[in-house]
Amino acid sequence: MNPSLPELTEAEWSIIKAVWELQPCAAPGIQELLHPTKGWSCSTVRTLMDRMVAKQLLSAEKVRNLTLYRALVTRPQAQLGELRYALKHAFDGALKPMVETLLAQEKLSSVELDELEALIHARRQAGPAKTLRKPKR
Amino acid sequence: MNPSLPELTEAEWSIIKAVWELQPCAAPGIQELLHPTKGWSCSTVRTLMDRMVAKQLLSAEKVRNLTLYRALVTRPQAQLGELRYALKHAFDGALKPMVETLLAQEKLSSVELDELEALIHARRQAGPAKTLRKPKR
DNA sequence: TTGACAACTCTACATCTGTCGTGTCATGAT
DNA sequence: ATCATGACACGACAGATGTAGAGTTGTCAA
Repeated sequence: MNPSLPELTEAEWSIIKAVWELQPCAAPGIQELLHPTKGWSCSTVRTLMDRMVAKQLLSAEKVRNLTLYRALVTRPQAQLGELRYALKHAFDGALKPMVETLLAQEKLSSVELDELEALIHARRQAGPAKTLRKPKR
Repeated sequence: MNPSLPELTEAEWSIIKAVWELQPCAAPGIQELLHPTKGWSCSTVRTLMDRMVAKQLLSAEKVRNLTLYRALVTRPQAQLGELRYALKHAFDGALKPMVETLLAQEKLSSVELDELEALIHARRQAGPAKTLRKPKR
């Protein structure tokens, strides 16, 4: 019930983003979609995808002569997994320094600052988070 | 010019955090410091550290029968590197969704929300739009 | 001088990642 | 029935990562 948040490699990120876009889809479709940017061969794409099935990042279903893949993790789950990794290792779990670093280093328009502020207000409205999840690893 | 931010593995994070704490320091000191949490042998620690020297994450200087190591990347550099990785792969470079995800999922006290808000205000003060912060005065 | 001991070097090895190539198999057109 | 073709399975291989044992060497004390 507590789906341990995934951790994706660079290549896996490329694949899963394509899958989110096309799913349910077969490997050749993904290969075509990624070819311009990645230049991966069919074999490469398939190997990556099959390994992702083994890792439970994707599901595979055989239909006639095709294998249809679907994402088993949602985009928010994957995103959160990535963030948690950074939060845990780079910031020892402390959120504030993380945001601080972002604000200090990234170029932000004042519009973006407004947006962030609005997010905080909205968050305050929503009350304290009740999502209690303990990180697995 | 972007001083190519580093990207650390999990083990490397452990090492470099210890180095930041003890530097300049020799391998045995790091091993001792990390032993309680990691349980790594001397060999393991040394191998990791030497690989990090090869990657220019640490420097090594021989002094008598000791090898003194120092970090070649600062904590903020490493932190930013980690954040950029997440930002680039998980959020396609868009900061707002990243913060949004954080706010939505992490447990935040209202005190923390205040702090974040303060950070934004401070950021706004620090310079409009994309002014790269340069210590004024 | 010698030897204990700590520190260091070398090598090893399993797994994971990135990247294919080659051989096989089913399906639809001859 | 035959065969081209696209889709798939299998295996391979180099480089990165995690982990460590075994041998070598330099230093200080006896």
